[in-house]
This record gives sequence, structure tokens and C-alpha cells, in this order.
Amino acid sequence: MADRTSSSKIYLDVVESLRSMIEADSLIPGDKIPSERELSDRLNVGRSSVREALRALELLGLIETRRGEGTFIRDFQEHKLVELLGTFFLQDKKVQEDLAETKRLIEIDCLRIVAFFATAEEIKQLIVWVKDDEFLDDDFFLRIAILNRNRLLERIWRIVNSYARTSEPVLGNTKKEDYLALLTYLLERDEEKAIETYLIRIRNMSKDE
Amino acid sequence: MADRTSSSKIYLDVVESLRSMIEADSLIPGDKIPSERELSDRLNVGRSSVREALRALELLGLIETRRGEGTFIRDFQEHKLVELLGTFFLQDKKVQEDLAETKRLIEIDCLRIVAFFATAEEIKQLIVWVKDDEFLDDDFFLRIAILNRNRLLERIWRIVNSYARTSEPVLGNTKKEDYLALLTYLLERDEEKAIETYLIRIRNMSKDE
DNA sequence: GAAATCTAGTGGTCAGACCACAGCGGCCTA
DNA sequence: TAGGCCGCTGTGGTCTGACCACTAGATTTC
Repeated sequence: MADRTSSSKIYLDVVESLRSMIEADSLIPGDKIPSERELSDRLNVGRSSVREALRALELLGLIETRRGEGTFIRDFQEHKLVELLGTFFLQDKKVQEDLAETKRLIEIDCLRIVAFFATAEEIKQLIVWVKDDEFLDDDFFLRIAILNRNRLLERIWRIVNSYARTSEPVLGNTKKEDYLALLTYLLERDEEKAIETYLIRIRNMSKDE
Repeated sequence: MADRTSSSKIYLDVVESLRSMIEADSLIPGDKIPSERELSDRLNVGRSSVREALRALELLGLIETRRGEGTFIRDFQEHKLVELLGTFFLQDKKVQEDLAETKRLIEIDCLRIVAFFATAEEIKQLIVWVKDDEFLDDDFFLRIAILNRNRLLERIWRIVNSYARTSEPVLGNTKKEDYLALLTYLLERDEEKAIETYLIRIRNMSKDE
């Protein structure tokens, strides 16, 4: 691999090589990739360079390494990069507002989808849960997000929520009745009312401060 | 730093140490962080471990290194992780559907916001642009996303769009009239009509296949 | 056949060695 | 004195070789 013309940093070339390798071999989450030493040989680079690439991908959550076993492609549904970025810098005021707004938008989108596609059974289960358990607002919307069946949107919600949470602690605990009202509207497939209920709740929460 | 009780991997400890260091010293983008050798000394870990941490953060776009100069905190508005993730694996069928759906939802959210908050002037500029220039569908919604003023939502759109694009090339070039109709509704603050126009366009695009 | 053991392979880490490059200061020359 | 040259020092970039810790599978032993 002397033909390293593109980037100046070897570890980036290794990342790229891995990418093509995965693509070429159609590797999927759970599959094993060659060992560090073998990659080092095959690509004609030092093992340390290979490791830099692997560690970077690991922090991104794209691969997973198990000592004594090897390195594996990961189910990248959950990136740990979330927590990482989340705990890094988020002092900016504007960012906070954007976070809150985006979170609201996504939650509303989720509500819409759930109102449309969730089965009555699923919603009823949620109702039971609300009645029986203690929970935080986050938990509630996590379940809504999961119900929406769109894994990506759920993931985005998780990310945004995680960001948002690191900034200001969850305030205002909505009353159970409100959640139940919302769920009831969902059960009746009344999208409009459900969202309205949601918005009222938002308004109450900000009043609480 | 023998008190490395938490994680088993040193490079993760280094990442954490850097995080606290940045926080403690209130470092901001552009600031220089200690050299690899100094970190290696201060934290009592090998330089290679320090490098693994730094390379990971670099791939995340959080820091920037300049040979002969040092390592600097980066303006993290644009993470290169986007392109990276985008080009990685996305063969799964379900993921594709989720992508498309999420993209639609976000675009609709953006339209809603724009219908509410964008100035007439901004929308008129867009109209002029649509009339005068050639562009792709992506370009159009990129501008919408930017208009919405929510940097986070814009970024999410960019990410989702970038994912989506790597999978299937943008098909169907909507006619200019459709874009203009949509913009006109936005100008009139007619959220409903605008979204309706948007949805019709979606339907046409999938018919084109 | 089951349990204990050994062994090869893998990731985790370190130390030390070069190289390439940027910045700075001192020195020499015009 | 002004300008440019040169080399020193510090920094990131890379490689090598050496251990260690751990896993899984083969081997041996009972």
C-alpha cells in the first residue's frame, strides 16, 4: 500500500481501506474483521496506525473489540458518540433553544406516526404502564419513540434527548392524567387532539420554571 | 494515573481526561491542547495510548492536529463523522425506508417552521433562485433547512439526507412550477397547502420509478 | 466421556527510535 | 542596519519489537 496518494495520514487510509473491505465482502454487524496484525501486514502499515484507525472507529461505535477474540462490526444502532458529544461543550444558548425545539418537533412527529400505525394493543399496554408505574417524562417519550417503529427517528430522538438532558435537568413532572389523556386520543386515532394535549403540556412545563 | 478504575481501555481514560481538562481550563475552539508527549507524561500512559485517543477525537471532528505545531480544539459545527457514517454500511432495507420517512418528516417540519418564521424577503429570494438557477431537489431542501434557523435541525437534515443519498441516487426532478407553488404557499403563510404540495411531489417522485 | 491443561492467536500497552515539518533565534552577508 | 540563511528545538506521524491479559479450541489426562 505504497499507493497512498490521497490523505497524508495513514490511519485515515486504513479507515478507508476498512470501509472498502467491508463493502467488498458485504460484511454485516456481528462479522469479524481481520486482526490488527493481519491488517498491518496486508496494508503494509505499522500496527499502531491500524490501531489508531480501529480506536477511532470504535469510539464512533462502528466496531467493537473483544480482547482475545478480535474486532467485530457493530450493530450501529446506538452510537456512543452521543454521550461523548453530549458531555462535551454545550454552553451556547442558541444551541439549547434549537435542541428544545427539535426535540419537540420530533416528539410530535412520533405522535403522528403512532396515531397512525400503532396497534390498539400497543397503546393499551402503554396506558397500563402509565397507570401502574412511576416514570419520568423521558421514559414516556422513549416509549412513544419506540412505538413509532422507525428506528432512525427513534435514534435521533435519543440523541437529541440525551443532548438536551445534559444541559438542563428534566423539570416539571407532568401529571399522569395528562399522559393518559394523550394516550386516549392516540387510541382514538385523533392526531390533532393528541398533539394539542402535547403542546399544552409543553406550555405548562415552561410555566413551572 | 494509576487510579484508572473505570474503563479498561486506557485510551478512553485519556479521552475522559481531555474532556475534563478542556472543561477545567475553559478551552474553546482554536485553543491548543498539550502535546502528545506531555499528555503521555502527565497521565502516565504510553504515547501510543494518547495518540489513539487523539486520533479518535480527530475523526470525530473534535480536534485538529497540525504537524510541527500541535493539536487544537476545533470548531465543531461540522462533524466529518457525517460523511463517514454515510458511506459506511447501509444495505439494510428497513434502514432505507426509515431514512426516507425521516427525511420526509424533517422536511415537513422545516416547511412548518419556515411558513411561520421566515421573512417574506427570504422566501422571495428563494423564488428568484428557483426561477433563475438549475438545481437538484437536495439543493432546494437544503435552502429550506437553512431558512428554518434551527441549526440543529438543519444538521440533522444534512445527515439524514447524506445517508439517504448514498443509497439511491436522487430520482425525479420535480418541475420548477411545483417548487414555485410550494414557495408561494409559504409566502402566504399557508402551511397546510404547502405541505400538501410537498406530499403530492413525494407521490409523483415515487411514481416515476 | 468429562475435566483439566496447554497453546496459538488476539487485543492492550509501552518504550524507543526515526522522520517531516513549523517556528524561533542567531548568525552572516550585503 | 536590513535581509536572508541555517540550525536547533518541539511537535505530530510512523514503525518496530517487546510484553501482558485474555479467549477459544486442541490436547491431554483422569
